[in-house]
Amino acid sequence: MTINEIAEMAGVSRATVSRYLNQGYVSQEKRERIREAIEKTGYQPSSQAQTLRTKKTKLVGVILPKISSDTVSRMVAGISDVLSKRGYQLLLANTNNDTEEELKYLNLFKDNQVDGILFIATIFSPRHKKILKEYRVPVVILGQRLDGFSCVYQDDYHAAMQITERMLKSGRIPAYIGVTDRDEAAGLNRRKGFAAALEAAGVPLRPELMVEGDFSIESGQEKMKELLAIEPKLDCVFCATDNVAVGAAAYLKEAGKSIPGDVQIVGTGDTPIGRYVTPRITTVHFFYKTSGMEAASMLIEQMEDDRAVTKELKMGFEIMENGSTISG
Amino acid sequence: MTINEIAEMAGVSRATVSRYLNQGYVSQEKRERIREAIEKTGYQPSSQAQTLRTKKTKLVGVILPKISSDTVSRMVAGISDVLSKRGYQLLLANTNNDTEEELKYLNLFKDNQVDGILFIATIFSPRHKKILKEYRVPVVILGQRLDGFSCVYQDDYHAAMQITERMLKSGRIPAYIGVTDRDEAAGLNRRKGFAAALEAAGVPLRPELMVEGDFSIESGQEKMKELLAIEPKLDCVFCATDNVAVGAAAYLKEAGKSIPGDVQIVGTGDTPIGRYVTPRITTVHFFYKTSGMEAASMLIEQMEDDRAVTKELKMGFEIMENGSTISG
DNA sequence: ACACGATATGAGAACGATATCATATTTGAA
DNA sequence: TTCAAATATGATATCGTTCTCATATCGTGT
Repeated sequence: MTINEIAEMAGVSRATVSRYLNQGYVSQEKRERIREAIEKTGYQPSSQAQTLRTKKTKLVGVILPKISSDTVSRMVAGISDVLSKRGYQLLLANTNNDTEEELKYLNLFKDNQVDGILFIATIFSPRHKKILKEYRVPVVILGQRLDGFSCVYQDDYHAAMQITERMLKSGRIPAYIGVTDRDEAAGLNRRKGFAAALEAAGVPLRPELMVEGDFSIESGQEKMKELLAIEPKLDCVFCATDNVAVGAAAYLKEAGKSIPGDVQIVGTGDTPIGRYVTPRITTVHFFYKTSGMEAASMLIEQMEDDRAVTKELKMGFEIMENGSTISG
Repeated sequence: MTINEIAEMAGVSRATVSRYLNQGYVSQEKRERIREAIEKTGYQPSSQAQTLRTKKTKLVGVILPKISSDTVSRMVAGISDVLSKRGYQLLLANTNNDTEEELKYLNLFKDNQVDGILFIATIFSPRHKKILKEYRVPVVILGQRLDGFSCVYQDDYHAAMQITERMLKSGRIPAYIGVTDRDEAAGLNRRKGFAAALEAAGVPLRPELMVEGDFSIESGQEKMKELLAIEPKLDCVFCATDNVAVGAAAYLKEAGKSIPGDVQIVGTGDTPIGRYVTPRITTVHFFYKTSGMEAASMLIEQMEDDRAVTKELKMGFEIMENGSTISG
């Protein structure tokens, strides 16, 4: 089915059918005949031909590090809801946390192909920045802040600070299991928030009790073991993610420590896995799905209004203790 | 940048550039000049124009019920790996478990737009079947079996049967928390497997101890409460998913029961959340990511070879007890 | 020397839509 | 009544590719 066949069936020119489809002037009479023809045939315009002419693909590229992660998939759920409501479709690029893959997709989407990009980022290299600078379609970065770009991110610094403060109410010897500082959001900012809370509380920061792992449960177990070997008397641990916290808790139990009696554990992210270990992990709830929705809305604004200016959106959070909100 | 500009820079016709890009006859000399021009300009062919001409979009539509689910996102990770390796891109449609949304996307993708569909299905209505029958592009169904269609699914029946057998080694009064039979895989087949194991073991099946919930943790808690009210002496429970099992376990603990001392709990799916509750849930490991990869490969075969015949692939499983494999 | 297949090239049509332009016809305000 | 604006329509060009076809050159076996 093409627009030509519809035009013929309805006895009008193809230009009129096009006008019908794009709210131009069409008389009641022809409008009705066209409607009928389309209904009968189930005609759908070829999006490729439309794109070729209009340069609008109605496609949004979503580049992400790992789809099978609770955090990321919640963001994508939010993104998907907003995009589909606004008539956009979602082109998914799963990079498996591989920089080369990220750059590959960033390049692939560069010229044509998509009207805009949502980039769920972890670590920015100079090459990322270079490509992003040259971009012709709007980009919104999700999960990290980057100067000069529209972005939506979590308030990692204050979240880490507040939950650490809370932990220090009864903790005396704090430890820290984090991730690389190259991940500004989850690494650097959380670490700084942790350090700020210690300073404010007048608790000495012992660098040997701050270790770096990755985002996995296994990493939490392993690093907890290291920490406990260094300082058997530590009595509270901040973990950069809930996964890590679950791993750390698992090791402590194994080592015969009671939680939170002997050692307090706090996490970040409020992921489902943290919600059903016993005792329940004290954590920070981030609004991942909402941030996905916000980022998508922001992108749509930029795609549809070329005067739209870049924006930064820092999302709030909630401290969760034993399953309920303590503070915002 | 268009093919015309490249042609001009290289001093050849646009047909020659096209041949260069599609491995036709081009002399060494011109080949070199074209390569240079492309390199200098960073030219990338417009995929829309290509599609318009060739009718190949190199796009695969993936329709799924809920991206923020461990099971589904693992399948998508597998799908994504295979597709991107073979030069396809992934158009994601998240239906939020809404039949109308499923049908909407099934219709949207019908005519043009994608070269093939991967449909991660839960419940088939007659309308689904009607649309699928009329499909012109290849479809592979993931997670369910459907007569006459290519599909990849788990061996839910035997998985449920074997894990139930295991549970009955020490269990005497079994209960069952499942999901609707309209979900053939997770509902009907697991229920039948459970029933078959009871029959084989000569344990009477008490219909009042078989209840139906949904896939959530909350549902597990609630249904466990109901069951315990009906039969306080029940000593083992089969749960159709790990989420449900975690919920059931949480309620039992609350009710002062010890696991597995007083009541054994088994789940299905080996999801991360089941791996870190204490005691660890006995469950069935399904190869979700692998099944996504298999489904994607199957679809590619069907898209690229029109003589390809429909196939069914039933995936194996492993029983996991305390974190290690017991049987296959 | 000839013929034939392989190699090499470009002109022009086609894919299915929208945009531009020219041209009627109908309104409605002065 | 008149004339400009609003409404209505179709012919034709165009988007950036690939495909078909016509044509030319080259190598090689007879």
